[in-house]
Amino acid sequence: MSQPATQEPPAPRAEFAVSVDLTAVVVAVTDDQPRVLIVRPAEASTGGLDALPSGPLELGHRTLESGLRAWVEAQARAKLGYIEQLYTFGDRDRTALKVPTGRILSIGYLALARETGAAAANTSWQDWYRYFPWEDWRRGRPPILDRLEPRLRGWVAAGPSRGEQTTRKTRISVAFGLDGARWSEERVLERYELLYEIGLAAEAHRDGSPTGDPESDVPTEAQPMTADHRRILATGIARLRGKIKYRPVVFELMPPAFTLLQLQRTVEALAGLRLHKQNFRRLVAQQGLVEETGGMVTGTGGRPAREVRFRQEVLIERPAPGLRLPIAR
Amino acid sequence: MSQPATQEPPAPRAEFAVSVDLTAVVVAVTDDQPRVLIVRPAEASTGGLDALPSGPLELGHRTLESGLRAWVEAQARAKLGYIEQLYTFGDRDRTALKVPTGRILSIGYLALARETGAAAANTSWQDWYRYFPWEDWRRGRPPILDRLEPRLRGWVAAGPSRGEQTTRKTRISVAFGLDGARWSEERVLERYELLYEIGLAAEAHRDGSPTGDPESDVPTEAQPMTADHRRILATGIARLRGKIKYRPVVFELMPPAFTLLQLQRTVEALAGLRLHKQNFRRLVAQQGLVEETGGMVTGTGGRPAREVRFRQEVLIERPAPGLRLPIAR
DNA sequence: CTTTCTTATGCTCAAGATTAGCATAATCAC
DNA sequence: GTGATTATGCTAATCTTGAGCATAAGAAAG
Repeated sequence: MSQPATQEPPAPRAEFAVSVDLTAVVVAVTDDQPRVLIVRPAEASTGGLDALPSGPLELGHRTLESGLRAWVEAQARAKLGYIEQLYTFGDRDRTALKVPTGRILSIGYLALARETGAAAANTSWQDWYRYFPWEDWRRGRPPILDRLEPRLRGWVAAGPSRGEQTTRKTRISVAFGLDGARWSEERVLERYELLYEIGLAAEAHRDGSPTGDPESDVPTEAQPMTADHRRILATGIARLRGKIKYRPVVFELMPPAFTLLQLQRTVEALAGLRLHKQNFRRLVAQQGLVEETGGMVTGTGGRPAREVRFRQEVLIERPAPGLRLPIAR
Repeated sequence: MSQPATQEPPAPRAEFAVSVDLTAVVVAVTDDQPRVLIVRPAEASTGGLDALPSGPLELGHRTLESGLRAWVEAQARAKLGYIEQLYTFGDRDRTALKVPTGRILSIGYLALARETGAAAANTSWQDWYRYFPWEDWRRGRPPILDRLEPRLRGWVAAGPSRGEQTTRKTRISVAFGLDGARWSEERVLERYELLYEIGLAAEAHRDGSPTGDPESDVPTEAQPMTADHRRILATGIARLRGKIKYRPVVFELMPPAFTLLQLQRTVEALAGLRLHKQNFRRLVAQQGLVEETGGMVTGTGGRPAREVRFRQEVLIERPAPGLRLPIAR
């Protein structure tokens, strides 16, 4: 196993520089579009690439979460609601910035917010499908997949052995819903990691990936991000898509009162799928997730809708109150 | 974004020592008992308390996971199978070891293994319910809950305001399945955190918790652990209990061939619940999780059982192959 | 070798939850 | 008003689940 040359176990540890970045995927849904808070400094530090709000962990931060909150609220001038830790990334070679004598860890967080009018200077809200265009199936199978699929198949065929080819085939089928497998909206990270591995994510070339062909990228279609931020974003989307099914987190993204269609559109925006309207409503109703405010909302382009609000009591009543996805096929 | 120490702003960060510990919850199930790999050095470093295997992140570790693997395999002389990251803990005040000029992060991992005959010196496998006796409902409601419940109620009553009392009451009901709420086997961490907060976990006093009464602990019944290890273990148990429902991870804990009852007992050990036998078998069968090896196992104390093995193909066929828990009531 | 215990398996019934639609009610844009 | 659009109510057919009954096949005790 690896030991620093100087060490005698179990004792004095070899110190080297570790810096810890707290990085946030801040999500809001506006106009039926899922959006992430993006910091785009013109600085060289990100190579002009889009970045997630982040900042170093400091001594003054009592908890990791409070540190994150401080950074994001300073950068975005927005108050965060729900926050959860996603994952800690620390691969030595997965960022352009190689530090031979130290190490960078990024602790990723997911935060849910409601988009307020004015984002702070040099921050903006961006549609998250800008970074993952293959993830939006709301208007059917995304066309970009037609361009990706042959590349994936090429990678399968390029496998060094029969066995490896089979493994690769299974991987792309499961991840991208090919060869009869069903598209699974939660496999966001798996898909991104696969594209990175194959060399179809711009970041892989920047990091000096051995595989893939730099020119044959899909950069103009899918926006890359700085450092490992796109990976963190993928993790956040995946987590959120999973979580809405068994925790009432969507309501953190809704205004205090809303209609069932608005709720459905928000869920659809997050999941990247169309849902069956009547079944969605029945689900919401029978789970007791909402209660009527008594108001009606007109101007929806049709019959006026009942206005509802989140019903706090479900939290006590149900072990896993969430929105199963009655997918419209 | 992260910057190496030598680089100039945009934000010259206050440098301070961060050391990163990789800590593993290594789980095996033997004799229908869920067990964790424990390191118990007689050293002062842990105050003689039980500890999870862990070690500092080092420069030589290419990825966090490979670093963890190296440490655990060195300490336990055991090969790890499945590994997943759990959570990164970094609260400044949640450990006895206060470092005024620095900070300790623990990155917790869950690993699944099969217990091999000989554990390495000063490591051992311990029943995880030793640390969480209230989590084992296989023989009915654990008696320790009768002693805990009045303490929980006392904490509710001690709330400073009506509102706070209501909040507290909801919290204990949901977490511990009181007042009509159902016991949820996944809320392991929530329960531990609550006990810590109330001052019913020995670690809270060690860390200098403001609440609670040191003598009135339950230390002889529930074993504490060093640093934040019990918190990490709780996180691991919770994650595993959730994961078996939608990923075929239990099979990592089973021998290559086994009977359905063995499988059921393993799941029960993990979940801390008794399951309905016939329904459990129907579930396993209809999901296509196992296939017959052709062999029969006699000597089970009854009719011989068919021997089965895990069926790899489910991974491709089903989006979420796992063992829903048909609880026996 | 018979009885009794224990585990393995097959099956069934009823209650609930889901899938996929049909049909009708209100507004909105012209 | 007409047609388009959205809101809601309802239903039939399937599936899934929770709870058990009943039978089969070894093991242990006598």
